[in-house]
Amino acid sequence: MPVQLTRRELDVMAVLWEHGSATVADVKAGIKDDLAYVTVLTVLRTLEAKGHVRHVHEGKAFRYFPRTKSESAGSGALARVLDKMYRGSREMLVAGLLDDEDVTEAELLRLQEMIEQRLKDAKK
Amino acid sequence: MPVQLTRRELDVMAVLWEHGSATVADVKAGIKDDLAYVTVLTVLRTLEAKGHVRHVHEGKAFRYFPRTKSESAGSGALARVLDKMYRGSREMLVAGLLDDEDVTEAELLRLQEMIEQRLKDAKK
DNA sequence: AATTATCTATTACAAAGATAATAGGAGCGT
DNA sequence: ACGCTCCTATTATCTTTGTAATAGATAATT
Repeated sequence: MPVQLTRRELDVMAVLWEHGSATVADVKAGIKDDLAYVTVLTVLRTLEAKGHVRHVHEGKAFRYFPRTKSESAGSGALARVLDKMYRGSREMLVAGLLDDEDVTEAELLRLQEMIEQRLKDAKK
Repeated sequence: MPVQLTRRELDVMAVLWEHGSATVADVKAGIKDDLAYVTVLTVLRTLEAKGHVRHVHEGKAFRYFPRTKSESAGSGALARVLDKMYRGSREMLVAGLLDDEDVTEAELLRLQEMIEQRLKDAKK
């Protein structure tokens, strides 16, 4: 069961992931588009129904916590992009990523380091 | 205007990207789920309305061609995943990619090579 | 020319997604 | 206790997505 979020749900989850937890008002503030308070609440409720978030009482309000990890949603989304748009070629995908102009040298070096490490791990 | 495809539209585009062009029947055959012929046609028509494909006559049938490149759709989707799920951290995203068990050593080496090249290009 | 098979065009409809108005409940200040 | 304000709950509407039935067109075949 691959995690499958709609755009709006993703916007909301992104705020929760970023803050660790948030009230409805927090989420509303954290989303670019100016939605009605109840709209945000509705999205949170559907997310809760799907098991992606949970909430606790905090005064008269609710505080929401993510239950689904961003990596879970991420890997699912990545797999889809990889499969459909890059025909399974991770290299093409990475190439696309690095096409971005604002990739710094420092970042490239860290990526290099990461792959290096991965190679070592695989070795033994 | 970032390219924004629905799941089904993406399925269809994937077939077109893979084959370069395709008839409705081709697309239908190329999609895993067994959809009705007209269903596929409908999706193609909406894609055409959105400007993502065009068609030419071929006998009594139509042959469809992609107008949107897979990289365009890919970069858009990647940007979204990167932003929402990895909070803009390309490294985290790549890490997620490399988490996959079936990444071969050869692939890692090629990735290394690619980054190496990118570093050189940036240098001058 | 008539028949058949295969296409496209039109239209429909249900499900999901997105947004919000309205109503009701709880804490807080006075 | 009373009213004000901020929350959640319910319900609704509109749009998009997904899928397809049906109708009409065209080429192939007999």
